[in-house]
Amino acid sequence: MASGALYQQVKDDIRRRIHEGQWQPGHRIPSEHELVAELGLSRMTVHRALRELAEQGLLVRQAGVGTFVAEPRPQSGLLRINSIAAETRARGHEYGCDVLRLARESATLEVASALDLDTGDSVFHAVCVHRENGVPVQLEDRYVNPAAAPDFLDQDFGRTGFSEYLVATVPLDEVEHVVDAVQPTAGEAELLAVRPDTPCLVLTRRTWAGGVVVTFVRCIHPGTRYRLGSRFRVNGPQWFG
Amino acid sequence: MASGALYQQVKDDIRRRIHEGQWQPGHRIPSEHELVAELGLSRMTVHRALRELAEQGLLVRQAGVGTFVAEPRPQSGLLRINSIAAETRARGHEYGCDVLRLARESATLEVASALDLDTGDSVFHAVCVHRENGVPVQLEDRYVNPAAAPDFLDQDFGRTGFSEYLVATVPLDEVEHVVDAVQPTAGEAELLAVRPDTPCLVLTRRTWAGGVVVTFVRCIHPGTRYRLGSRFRVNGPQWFG
DNA sequence: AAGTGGTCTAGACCACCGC
DNA sequence: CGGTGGTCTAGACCACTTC
Repeated sequence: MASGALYQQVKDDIRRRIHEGQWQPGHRIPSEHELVAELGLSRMTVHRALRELAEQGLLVRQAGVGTFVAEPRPQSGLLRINSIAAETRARGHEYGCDVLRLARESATLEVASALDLDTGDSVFHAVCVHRENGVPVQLEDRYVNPAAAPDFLDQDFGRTGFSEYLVATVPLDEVEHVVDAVQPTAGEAELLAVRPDTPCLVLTRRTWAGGVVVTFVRCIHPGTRYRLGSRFRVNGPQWFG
Repeated sequence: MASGALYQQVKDDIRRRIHEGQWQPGHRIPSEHELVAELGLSRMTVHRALRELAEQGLLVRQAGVGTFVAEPRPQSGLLRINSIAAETRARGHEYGCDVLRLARESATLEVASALDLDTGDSVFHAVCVHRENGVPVQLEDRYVNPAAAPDFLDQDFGRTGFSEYLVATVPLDEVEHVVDAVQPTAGEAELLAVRPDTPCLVLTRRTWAGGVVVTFVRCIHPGTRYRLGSRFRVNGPQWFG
């Protein structure tokens, strides 16, 4: 399949089964012994695959008991890709989304550069306003690499967002986040229904899958209605200076 | 020594040698074969230790060449605690810091709550403006838990920042970041030498060590002169959404 | 007692690099 | 060519949980 390494293939295989829903969160997956028999590999190889998936948090292992698919973890904001729809509903509020644009375009220099394509290449462009109880909380301006999600334009984005579709469809490898504080343009201020001098938080994200840029999205939030957060464990010894 | 696992002991040993400066960045460390002979372990065990340290970024390995101590890594923004002084100097610019306050105070409700103390408890309060080539780039307003860093007030913060001191002194376990976009107060705008309508990025951070909150700090950056970024690998594709 | 994961060993083959 | 790291195997012992 992918990379020659056998443990890597085992990891990919297990990830795929979980991603496809064949193994749900909480499900107990076969033991190392069973996987050894099933796959015809040595136990060290299978063990390494499972250990690394557990380190990543995809699996939970307990000696003497078994290996289980982990529950989705509560992480927020800067370290994951949030579903603004789910967040809104989790607060018990009404979620709304106005799709303002959904079309194929030719990549400008900026977009081509961000998606690692050539100027003029065909890209998908999607714009929408997310609302919480009717109040705009995010203006999302997204470009999608057609090679990564060819059916993007054919989706019904009435209830599910652009992000949710991509996350569910493309197995992401890597994420880049950049955060800025800006004043909205006149057009942005109007769409967000805020005064033009309202400070806004801009989260710019790029995602990768298999070395290819999947999407490039700029999310503008009124600073007064949104914030980003994260909490994480410190990995290593402080290199931090 | 520490944890029973041999590969863990090897990791700790190598980390220690690097931390003590015995092996400097760029130094080539002994090969797996040599470490096997020196430590009397199997190659798999030594290999695992080296592989994990390389994954963590402490070592750089190249097949056919050797294993080297990594250079301090350029990571930025949301996933680590930055040294604004080091960043500034790395850009070849002059770094400056004006300490505006450094004193013991009684915790207000907000501060006590953030530090998990009681109102009125004694806390350290430190404020400074960071400058790049003389231009203010960050206003830092920090509270420190005396229990975590009792000698904080006695430090000479002429060249080293508050953050650098804490990071070097207290072994951090956990970090919380929250990002907002705000308009600065009149006083903040003056200290940052920006117009009062300049959108600003606020990074609020709390850190923990051994279950105790070490510090609570609010860093205000003019949005026009600063941004935060991070790039990270995705753990489990499935959960997002 | 049987099954689980955690670790460790002593070999092995390979691709790659530098000489 | 010899040295390096990357991987893999087929065993092994252990601590632990569950029955």
